[in-house]
Amino acid sequence: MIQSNATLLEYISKPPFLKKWRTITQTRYEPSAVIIDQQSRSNSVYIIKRGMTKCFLTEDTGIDFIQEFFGAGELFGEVEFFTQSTNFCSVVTVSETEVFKFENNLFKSLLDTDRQFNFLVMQALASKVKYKAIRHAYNQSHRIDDKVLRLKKEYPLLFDKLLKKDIANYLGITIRSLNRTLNMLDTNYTISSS
Amino acid sequence: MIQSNATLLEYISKPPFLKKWRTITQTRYEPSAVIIDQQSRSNSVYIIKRGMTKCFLTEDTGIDFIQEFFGAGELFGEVEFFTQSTNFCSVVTVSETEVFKFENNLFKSLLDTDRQFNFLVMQALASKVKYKAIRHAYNQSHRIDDKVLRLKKEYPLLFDKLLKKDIANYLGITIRSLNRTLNMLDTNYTISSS
DNA sequence: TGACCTCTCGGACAAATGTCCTATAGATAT
DNA sequence: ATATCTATAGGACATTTGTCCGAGAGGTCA
Repeated sequence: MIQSNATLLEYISKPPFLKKWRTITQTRYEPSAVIIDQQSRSNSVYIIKRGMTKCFLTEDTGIDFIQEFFGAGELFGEVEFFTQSTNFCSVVTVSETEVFKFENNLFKSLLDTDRQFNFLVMQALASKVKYKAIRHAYNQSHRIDDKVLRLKKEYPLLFDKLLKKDIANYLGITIRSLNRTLNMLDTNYTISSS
Repeated sequence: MIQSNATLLEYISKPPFLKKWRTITQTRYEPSAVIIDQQSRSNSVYIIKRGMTKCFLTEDTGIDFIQEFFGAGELFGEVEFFTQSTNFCSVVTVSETEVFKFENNLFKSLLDTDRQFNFLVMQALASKVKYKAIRHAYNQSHRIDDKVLRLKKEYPLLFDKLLKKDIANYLGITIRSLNRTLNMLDTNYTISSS
């Protein structure tokens, strides 16, 4: 749900790295700011310093599907860098967010010269593949009740912080279905605990 | 649907690479052979030389969800290597398959010493992230008809080569729904073309 | 041959999910 | 104050999808 990467963030925040690469830009965004926009082209790779963003893909049907929410340490824009393609999803801030911004050439030279950074990026990519595989399998083989229930258990606070629309878009369902399920879960809980 | 990676396969098959690393094992598997098994631990990374495998994840519900079919050049087992975890999915041959097998330590030293190999692996990971993101978004926001129709258009031959069960597991639907949809598509086609 | 698999196919029904609509509350602008 | 916009909420209905069956075709083994 909220992906983060403490190891990567710590590494690039520490003196040896940060001192050596003074040219790394840090940028701050207000809530609802568009950092990268689907269909346009970015020429930078980002790592979140603090805050939260949502990463989503707009379908031809007009529906947004939220891939992940990104928290501290998450890397993004790297897929476009490696595949040398235009952005295939959008990244928009949910709360106020600060990022490290690596221009493509800088990112490339970091990968080539800093072996540990190189490995941390590989690990970040691998964990995304794993996370996505597990989530897709789960989503395809469980009903909405299961999905909502699991989300409520794992991130109880999230339902207060996010719009219903975002939660529905993350789960790949309609708001109507989300509401119906939430009602049902409440009813069941009341009955079984009374 | 069928993921492949010609660039990677070509690189590791060429003389400079293959001569230098004579210790790379090549193994051949019969159809339906289990190369890596969910829940157990593998200590190798693989690249497919020829043939086809399916990569799937078995859910707690007992349902298999097929992540991808792997063709020539596809890399697998690398996610477990980077995340240092047990296998999170199974890879089973569909047809007779031959693979290059890199023991973990060898793979690690290849990443460290061969810059081009290192970059090709990164690209392979990035393209998996991208592919998975697009597929999940599509699956969540389209109905079964759309999914089946697209699959038939993109891989018309596949319906003859694979079991119905595998196709259903790839699409995340039941065989019954798949059959119903295929019938409907046939009927529509006959009506509209007569 | 007969028993036993596995794969395929589709009817009948039930359950899950989406679509369409109306209503309310709060925020904002004119 | 009024209009307007957005988010929330849920009723009524239609559609989509899954579940549960039984049946047939072909393969294998004793």
